[in-house]
Amino acid sequence: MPETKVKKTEDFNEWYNEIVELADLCDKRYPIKGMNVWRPYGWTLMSHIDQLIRDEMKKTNHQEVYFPLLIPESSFKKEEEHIEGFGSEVYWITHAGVNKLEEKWLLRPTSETAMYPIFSLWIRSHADLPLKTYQIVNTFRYETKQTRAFIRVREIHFFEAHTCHVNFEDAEKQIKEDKEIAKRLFDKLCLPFIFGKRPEWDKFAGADYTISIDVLMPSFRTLQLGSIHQYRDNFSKPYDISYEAEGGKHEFCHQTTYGMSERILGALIGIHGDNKGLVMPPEVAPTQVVIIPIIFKGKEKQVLSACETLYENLIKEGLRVQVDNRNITPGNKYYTWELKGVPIRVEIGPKDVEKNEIVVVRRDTSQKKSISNKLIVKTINEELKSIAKDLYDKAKKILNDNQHRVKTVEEAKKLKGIVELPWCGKENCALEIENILDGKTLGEPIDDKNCSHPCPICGDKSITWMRYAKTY
RNA sequence: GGGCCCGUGGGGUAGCUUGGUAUCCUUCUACCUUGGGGUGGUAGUAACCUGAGUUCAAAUCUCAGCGGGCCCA
Repeated sequence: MPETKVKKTEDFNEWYNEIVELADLCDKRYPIKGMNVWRPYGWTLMSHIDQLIRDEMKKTNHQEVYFPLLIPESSFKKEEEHIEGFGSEVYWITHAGVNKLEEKWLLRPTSETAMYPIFSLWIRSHADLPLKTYQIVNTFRYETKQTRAFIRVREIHFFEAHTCHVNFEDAEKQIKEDKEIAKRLFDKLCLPFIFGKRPEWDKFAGADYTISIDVLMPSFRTLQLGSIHQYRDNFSKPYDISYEAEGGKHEFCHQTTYGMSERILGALIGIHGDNKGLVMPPEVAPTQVVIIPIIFKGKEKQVLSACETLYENLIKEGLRVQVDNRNITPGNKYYTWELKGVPIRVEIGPKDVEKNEIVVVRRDTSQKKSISNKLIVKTINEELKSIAKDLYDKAKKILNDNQHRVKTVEEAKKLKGIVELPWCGKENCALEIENILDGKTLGEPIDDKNCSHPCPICGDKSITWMRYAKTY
């Protein structure tokens, strides 16, 4: 059984590096650090993820927009914390041709400062609210740390929703909706995750508070897949995003944002993949069913026509199907499609044609069975559902098994994954725990956070549980 | 931010210590053969990261840059 050279459980990081190139997701040979080429298979996968996001946006009445890549320095500099947060990692444009620009421009690291001067023009009255927009664009951050395909990059494939509301309460409703979106989306991707409220010192630059969406990778490090921010009027004041309320008074908007990136793909690779390659959830798999004709001399016609018939029937069901007609041996084809994570493989050979049967093989379990022609469409639909459920359950178990709630640092030190410890609310205590555990503060749970135990560092009364983990 | 390792056909490598003709596997192209887990064969394409230095001569030695990987803050 051929497998990756590096085993997932032995050296996850190496395995990940190997798999992203083997499976044709990206080409890391582009000569700028952290800027990889999206290859067709990887890009198709990402488009499918984007499509799920677009579906959610449509369902929740967000409208897609596209703002320019370049932001003038003056727009960028209006909100102080934001500049502090991103200042050290923006790319500047200083020249056009041979001439130096009068005002520098920057490549968006995120689009608040591009959008908000325009939002200020768009929004005049309460009738213009809520304004719910989003865009899926590339953003740029000059990463100095180690880059890693899809996980830490300099050109980010970024989804960002930006909303404006009449007041704080309405913005809070948006955040509630955002959380529901996350649940539905990550369910389809078979990715169990946790919400956490980021600590004050680690929230988004300019936000009032930040909710993060984290998953646990097989390396026992967490990977942040998304963040939801409550801005209150922190941006609307410097950017003058105000409206005329019903009584005629002028008020500042309250804003929220929601961000996600290709890290979702990184999580899919890492969490579902195995030593044979990717395992893609049916919802996003570029090919959901691959049909492999088993050809013998003299019987090509019957086999190929059976494949064609099945192909037509599955296409009618709305499935993404492909017949692999390449002139190579069947085993060779199996390896290809296993590497690419196609959920279901179907084999049709002369024996099957004779018996009016078809062989169906699951990617996740390698389980193989013969199905009569009559039941094939039904069976495949059921198997796809079952694969999705099993992928989720398997990942959920790993998350549960590696999420611990303990009272002392000593206990926490022995554990892998995510640990929750009582926290008194003081930054220093959390930072000390970070030091001892050699991890990062993830944030506090957003529910089930009551904690009656004392802070393990200073002994003061705790206000919540606080999560720690090694992170990407 | 600090430290360590690495860069040879598309991918993986040998060669570097002791400077002189670049090895093997795989992929790829063509043809034949085979076909229920990488069929076998024949022929072919294809490489020393960039720049500077040392030298009669550099993949090999020196320096710098760019790129990649790992570990620690």
